[in-house]
Amino acid sequence: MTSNLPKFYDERMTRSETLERGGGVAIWRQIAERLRTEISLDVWKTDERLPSEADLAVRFGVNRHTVRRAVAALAEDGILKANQGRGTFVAQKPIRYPIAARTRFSEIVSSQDREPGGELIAHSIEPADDALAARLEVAAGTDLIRLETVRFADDIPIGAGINWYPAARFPSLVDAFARSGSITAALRENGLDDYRRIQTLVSADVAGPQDCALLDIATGDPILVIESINEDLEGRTFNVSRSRMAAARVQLSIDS
Amino acid sequence: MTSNLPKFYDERMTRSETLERGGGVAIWRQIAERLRTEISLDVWKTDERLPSEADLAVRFGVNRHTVRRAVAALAEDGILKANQGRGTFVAQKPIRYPIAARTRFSEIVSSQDREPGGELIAHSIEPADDALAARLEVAAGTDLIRLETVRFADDIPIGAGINWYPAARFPSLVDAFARSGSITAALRENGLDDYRRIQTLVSADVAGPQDCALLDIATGDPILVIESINEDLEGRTFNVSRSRMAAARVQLSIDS
DNA sequence: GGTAATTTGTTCGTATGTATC
DNA sequence: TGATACATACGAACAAATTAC
Repeated sequence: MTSNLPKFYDERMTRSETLERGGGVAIWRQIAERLRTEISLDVWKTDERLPSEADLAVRFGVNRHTVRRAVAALAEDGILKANQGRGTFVAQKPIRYPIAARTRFSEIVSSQDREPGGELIAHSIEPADDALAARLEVAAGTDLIRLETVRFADDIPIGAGINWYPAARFPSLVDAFARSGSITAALRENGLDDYRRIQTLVSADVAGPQDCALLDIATGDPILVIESINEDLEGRTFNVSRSRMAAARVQLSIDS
Repeated sequence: MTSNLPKFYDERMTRSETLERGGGVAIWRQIAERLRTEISLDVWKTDERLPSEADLAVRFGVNRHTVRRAVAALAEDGILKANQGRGTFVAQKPIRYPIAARTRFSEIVSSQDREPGGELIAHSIEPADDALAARLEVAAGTDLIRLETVRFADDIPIGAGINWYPAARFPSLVDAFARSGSITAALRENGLDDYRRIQTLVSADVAGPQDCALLDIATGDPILVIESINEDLEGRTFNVSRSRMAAARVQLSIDS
């Protein structure tokens, strides 16, 4: 196989194709992850044809059945599109997601010529526990709106999140979000025209069953875990949120 | 079993403890990842005792052996420490890693009372390809120093990275880094006293064999992939780096 | 100090899933 | 397709260390 990678990426990708057995991750899944990463790094570009299963089997040093299972998993995720007779092709590039004081999901997605969307998964009123109360600067036990959402770009789920807001301040928030699918719009309906993200914590995880169901990905896929705190222009914290984003579909960027 | 989780996390954590079978990721690994995430989110604090293996087995609906396998994996990573008769304790928390204009590995680690270190893995001179040349604002083909490093906190590997620098500008960079183990110190020896990180890209991946070897983690563990661009005080870009950090050992934070 | 309860550590056996050939 | 080797997961029982009373 001749590599058509830019050297920049080539080095790290081709260094070693060894796969680990007995590490708790099936071989077919390791191969799927490797291909997924290469696709998200543009090693295989959109609409480019992947090598044949036989070639991939040689590359990874495994049985062809094992490669077939990996490819099937990625095809099921919509990452690969199988066109009968022509081959297997790559689907979609990740969204660039800038983290800044003014981070708005809808605006970010729109600016990249994709259609933003949001779906209400669940909502409830719950009393603030100590951790949440401290972050939101309210008394423990204060009623909070708990809003669980999934956000989309072109109907592809990007991230699932839980948002907490002081209930007293945003009486019609849930309704407004359910109608508009936009947090920004829902907050505006509740009298909050502008706000700032003051802190963001980022970690990584691998997908569990809940992530799979909400984000339409597979168990073991990498996930970006993002916790953010937002405050209004008077400096009062009004929101804490935690979201889990499919790493293959977003690329965080931080300018400083 | 009465839960001793703060409610904040309890809700989200206990909503569905269902683990997926046959998805290519062993159940013990799924449990290990879930515990790892909880620990990094401070659900379990340093030196706090985890619920007994029997209780965790009930919580996850699995056999105690399966929990033991998960705990063993985390213990091997130095995250948990199990004592016969006493219980299992949280040994090491992730480093909080603020992303800002002035981000220095050594300073971040030192400020958290851990000992920073760096090891030179490989180095070479290579011509800039188009992607690198554009980022570094040099002509394609310009000689670059390619510096591969692993960085430590208390001798625990935190991240492995590749750094590119214009070769002409930093004649003794490799030498200086090999001696000091600090990029900041090596740059200072080459006449660059101060610099700013202007952009950071963040994604997630799962560990491959190379990550396992360099970072002493297991295949399938979550990885934070971080690409950063640094410029000097005159606004000239002088460095591009890509590093892969063990997600269990760092928690990125961005203030805006 | 003595004893019971708790908790991790170990060893059987059995059934199922994964990967190769 | 079937045979084989190995990893995964469960169940029961018991040993060893620690803690609580």
